[in-house]
Amino acid sequence: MYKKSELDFPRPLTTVDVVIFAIRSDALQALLVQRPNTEIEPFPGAWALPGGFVDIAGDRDLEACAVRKLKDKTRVVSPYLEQLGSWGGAARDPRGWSATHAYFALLPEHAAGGALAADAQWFAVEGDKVRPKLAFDHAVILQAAVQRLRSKVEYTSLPAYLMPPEFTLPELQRTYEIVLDRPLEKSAFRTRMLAADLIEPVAKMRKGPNRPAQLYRLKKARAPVFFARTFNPPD
Amino acid sequence: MYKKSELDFPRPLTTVDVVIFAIRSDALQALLVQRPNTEIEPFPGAWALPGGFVDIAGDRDLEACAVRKLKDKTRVVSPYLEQLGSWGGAARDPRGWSATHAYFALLPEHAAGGALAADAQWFAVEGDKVRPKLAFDHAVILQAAVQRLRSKVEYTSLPAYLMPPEFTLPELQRTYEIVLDRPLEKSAFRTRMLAADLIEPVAKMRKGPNRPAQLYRLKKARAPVFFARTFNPPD
DNA sequence: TGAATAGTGTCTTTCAGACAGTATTGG
DNA sequence: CCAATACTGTCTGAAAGACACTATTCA
Repeated sequence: MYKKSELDFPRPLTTVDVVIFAIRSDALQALLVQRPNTEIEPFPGAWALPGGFVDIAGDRDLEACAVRKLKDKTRVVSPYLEQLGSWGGAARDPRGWSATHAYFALLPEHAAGGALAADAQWFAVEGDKVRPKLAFDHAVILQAAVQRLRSKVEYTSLPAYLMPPEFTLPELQRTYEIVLDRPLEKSAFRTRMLAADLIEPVAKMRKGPNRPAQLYRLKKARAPVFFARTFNPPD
Repeated sequence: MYKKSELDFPRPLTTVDVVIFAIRSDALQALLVQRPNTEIEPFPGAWALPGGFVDIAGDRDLEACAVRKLKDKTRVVSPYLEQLGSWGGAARDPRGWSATHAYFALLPEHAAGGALAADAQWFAVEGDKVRPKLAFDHAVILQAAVQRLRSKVEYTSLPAYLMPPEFTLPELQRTYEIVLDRPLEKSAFRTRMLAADLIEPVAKMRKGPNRPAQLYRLKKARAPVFFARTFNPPD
């Protein structure tokens, strides 16, 4: 095979971390896990992104590893999952040179209420941060994830993946507004969404104390749609 | 320190690869290197992206590693450099489970003509491929880089980084057209570029066998500009 | 009937698309 | 003068912004 000496040099630690988003309580939230409170681990007791070492025996590839970590914490099997980037260097982990492959996932509202792992908890995203101080460079990674999500929401249909299987147009618009943190025009929003050929009406209405709203669902196996313009570009 | 046994498990091989683009001979080209022709290396003699193992003693972080590899092959020190993503899995390298952190760089035309390393050579990008068969999964990475470049060119000022220090608007437009592989409207192009507050005129003209053109330069330390609409969205 | 929210229509603005027309050089 | 390319202006159409208006439910 290959000469052993060629490969016999120190390798970085390799991890995968996942930023998991959902809309809960009318706000954008992210799932964090608390690190074990033992001195043999760095950042004992601190909150961190769900993630950990790649298992080269068990994980076929990076994405499979991300899916595994997502499922460990949320029981959710196949939400929207996108690679975010990687962060690596000598200083980010006290145990040595390390590199993490970061992903971000969008959970539909109903899935985010399921059985969480004992050490996991949802936190509201405020601005592009979260209240607790995060371990490692996870605050930077979370910030990048929020910015990526916000910027893609400007011109894609990503928020559709944060919705339950059936939803109304006003509910979808509300989700856009929560993520973007600014109001959108109802009329332009409806026109764009219906023109995008992304959703289809189901033969049901959402009842309430007012005029019922048409229910829609995602057209099946639909990749995210890209719009030619952003929404109401601020300034 | 930390318990050794905690960290004493097999780690993936970790590499950094760089997709280096430039406009040469009126075409989009990418720099490739030929792998050594020895049997102790995988893919002997095949063309590959410039890159290699992270040196945890010498590289401060992933980006520094990418800069080093770029400089090794091109002598260029600080072009536009952006992270592209990471690819990792059990099957991509015959030497074992490996993960690469991929970057892409844009070289201005004049820098791309400089002294290359002996094993390096430019290849035209045709569609989203390159003529020779590439080692590892580098064809996939190159394809992702071309797609990312094309899609960002639709709504950003990235091609400005492919230009020499001084250039005319028709030259900039030609660069957009080469990357996008479709013609753009002169009038709309000029309006948008001048409105973007990205470039400024210098007190010189480009002479030719016809009407001279105003020379411009990038406004200093200008981050890429995002436009609210894409160019002439095809269909 | 009124409150509340769903959904539509209409006018304006902005900007790309198309393309004609003018400007300025060398030969 | 002509060829060639730089640059500007004008008309049109598509889609967003603003916002008024209608529709449909429950209480």
